[in-house]
Amino acid sequence: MTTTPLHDWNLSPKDAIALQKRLAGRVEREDRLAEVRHLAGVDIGFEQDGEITRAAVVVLAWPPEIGGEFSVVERVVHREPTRMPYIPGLLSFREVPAALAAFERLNVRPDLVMVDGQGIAHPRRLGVASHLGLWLDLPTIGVAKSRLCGRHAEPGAERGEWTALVDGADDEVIAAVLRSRPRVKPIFVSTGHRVSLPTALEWVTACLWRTKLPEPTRLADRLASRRGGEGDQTP
DNA sequence: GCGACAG
DNA sequence: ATCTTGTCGC
Repeated sequence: MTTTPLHDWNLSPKDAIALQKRLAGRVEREDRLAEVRHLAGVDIGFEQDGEITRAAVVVLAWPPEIGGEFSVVERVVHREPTRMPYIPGLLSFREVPAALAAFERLNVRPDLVMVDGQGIAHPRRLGVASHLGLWLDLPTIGVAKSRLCGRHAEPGAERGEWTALVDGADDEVIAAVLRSRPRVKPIFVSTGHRVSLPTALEWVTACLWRTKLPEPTRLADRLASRRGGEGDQTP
């Protein structure tokens, strides 16, 4: 029998694009969440001039402690040789394999995942957050620091204010351009998989502390770039 | 043909 | 993404 693979990391750009178009149809944009007890953040960093890909996953307990501090339940870092260069629109083929390897080493299966990158706010509606969510069959939210496609008005100056990111001739709403911090460049929040945009916005704003990025993504970012936190967890 | 372009 | 010093602010 024939099974459409969720990914084949050795596809030519042309075939990768065709695969994205097919997979986009499987993405669920409505809520289908279980009770959330564990929130995860994922990000990918690089070492040695990009030769090594470093995937980081941080799992946090929900809800946070009184005062807003999140307790870290688990941290995983997975390193492997980089398999392909960065090509706008094909980011998932570069980053998802490493992210999946990191998830395999997780002891806790998170209920919701925030990914550094776009969800459906992508030319073919299959950004890295959607692709990863589809593969893991977990609810995911895309949290990007900049725009890949679409048009939008500048959101208001107050924290929490947002405008719609629209794309296509039909002005399809594909993300929320959110002012996560006053005076700071807004972030792009979009549906990854199994989460609606309103719900995605609620979760992201609930995880904002005094920073531009929500805690899950911020901590994964630091771990992937080996700034704060610790280093590798390899025995 | 000319820009735009997640990380 | 990554390379990097000082600097402004809580």
